[in-house]
Amino acid sequence: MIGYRSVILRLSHYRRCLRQFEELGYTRVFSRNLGQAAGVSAAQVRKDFSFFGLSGRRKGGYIIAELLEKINQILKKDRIEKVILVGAGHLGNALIKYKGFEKEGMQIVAAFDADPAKLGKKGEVPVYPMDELFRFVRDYGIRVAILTVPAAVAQDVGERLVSAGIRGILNFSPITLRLPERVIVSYINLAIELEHLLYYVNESQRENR
Amino acid sequence: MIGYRSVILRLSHYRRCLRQFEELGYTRVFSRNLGQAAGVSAAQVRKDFSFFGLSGRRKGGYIIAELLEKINQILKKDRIEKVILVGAGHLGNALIKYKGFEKEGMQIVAAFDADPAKLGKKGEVPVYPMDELFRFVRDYGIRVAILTVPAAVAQDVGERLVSAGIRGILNFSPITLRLPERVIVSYINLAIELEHLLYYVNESQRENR
DNA sequence: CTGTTTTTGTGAAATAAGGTACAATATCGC
DNA sequence: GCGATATTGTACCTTATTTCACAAAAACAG
Ligand SMILES: NC(=O)c1ccc[n+]([C@@H]2O[C@H](COP(=O)([O-])OP(=O)(O)OC[C@H]3O[C@@H](n4cnc5c(N)ncnc54)[C@H](O)[C@@H]3O)[C@@H](O)[C@H]2O)c1
Ligand SMILES: NC(=O)c1ccc[n+]([C@@H]2O[C@H](COP(=O)([O-])OP(=O)(O)OC[C@H]3O[C@@H](n4cnc5c(N)ncnc54)[C@H](O)[C@@H]3O)[C@@H](O)[C@H]2O)c1
Repeated sequence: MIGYRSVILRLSHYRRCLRQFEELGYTRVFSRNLGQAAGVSAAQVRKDFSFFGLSGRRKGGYIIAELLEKINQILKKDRIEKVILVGAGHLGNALIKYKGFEKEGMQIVAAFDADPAKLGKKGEVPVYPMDELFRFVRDYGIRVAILTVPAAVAQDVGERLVSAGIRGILNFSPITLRLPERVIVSYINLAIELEHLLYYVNESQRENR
Repeated sequence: MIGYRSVILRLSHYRRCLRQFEELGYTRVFSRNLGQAAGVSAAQVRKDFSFFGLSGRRKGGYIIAELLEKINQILKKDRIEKVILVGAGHLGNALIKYKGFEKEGMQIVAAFDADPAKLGKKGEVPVYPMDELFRFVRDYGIRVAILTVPAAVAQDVGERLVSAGIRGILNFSPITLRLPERVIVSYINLAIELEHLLYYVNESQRENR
């Protein structure tokens, strides 16, 4: 059997590109074009689709609407997923204000912060004190939280999230969380992403000398 | 030969953890502890280090200062790297305000935006009109830019960055940039990261039923 | 209707990444 | 100084992921 994790990630990228194509009025797409748009090879696209039983027509390419329907099924994007955000600071605010999540079937429905000065409405999203976290998560059946608090308190807040019932955390603070295995944590470390890019820029410049 | 890309990325993580340990007063570290802090296995740590000729002492672990020196050498972190940011909107602003980059040897020295209302100082970082981009990049020898403009103009702005001399771009807008091969582009797509996390949360819940 | 072109679907090969196990060796307690 | 113990360094194995290459099918042109 084929590896799995990486394909799933690419499906999200394909989905985004396919919707773009659809908006532009296209109804069919070739593996080569989709690959280019998503930043992968054509063979990769075909193999990924074949893995999930998505088929096109030789010489005719794939039908976008079909692909999208099947991908949405695989990724279980049948409804808007409600998530919360904890830490309504600089980064948290940017995320709260971002309109792009809803287009992708996700919505930040509330934020939480320990600082009373941060409470109130941020655009459309209410910011509640931390006390409310537990009840909110339970009442609305929230499963996923975005964590944008300072590193020093991230472990602590992470634990509170878990005890409130959160099952998945998108963590922006630059530390590794120690949480029960059942909780799924994704990390986005922007400093390291930048550092990594810098490394390859240095590298490529050394090559060309 | 061992894979390469992934090791380099992990070095950055090790570096961050080692500095944390150092701050806490430790001078030595075991592969197991470092692995735990960085979120990888102990064997992985040892293998990575051995690949770069970093050695410890059997039973005595690794000396943190030594590791850091060598890692800094490998990652060429011998000076503060100056980068610029284009698109001083919600997300751009959060990044501009972030103090954490400097601690990691990187600095956003200026931002650029097409909207006159955004110009001026954002904290310590000046925001210039787009006209100034070319000159600034040339005069200060800037090599890397963070791109936080709306998706609709990202390709366009990306091209301008390249023609100004930029060699690496950290792109937050949800599109694949078509740029000359010599330019290195890293992508951070927050919506897809969140979607991906949601997928695995769904998955794990289905398993436990 | 036939030959040509294009594009899919996939087996096989290549590459990358990660895990296991254990010998080698340093340290420690006594 | 010596046996017990802990930890590294690495050879080997397993799995995951990607690329290559090409036959098969569909579409098209004439
Ligand atoms: N801003 C960025 O661009 C950026 C870049 C990389 C990483 N990060 C990371 O993201 C996180 C947030 O960064 P930021 O710049 O938004 O910081 P920030 O200080 O602006 O925001 C942090 C927010 O968390 C709140 N908070 C503090 N303690 C809390 C607690 N115990 N419970 C709930 N809320 C609490 C604060 O009130 C504040 O509103 C940090 O971990 C930072 O390292 C941020
Ligand atoms: N805000 C988020 O949390 C978030 C999340 C995911 C992705 N993104 C992506 O990041 C990018 C920025 O998002 P944002 O929320 O900060 O948007 P924003 O609208 O707040 O900021 C965009 C900024 O770019 C500037 N700009 C527009 N056209 C420009 C041009 N041609 N040249 C230079 N500057 C120009 C605008 O004046 C504005 O200041 C978008 O591509 C968005 O899809 C943002």
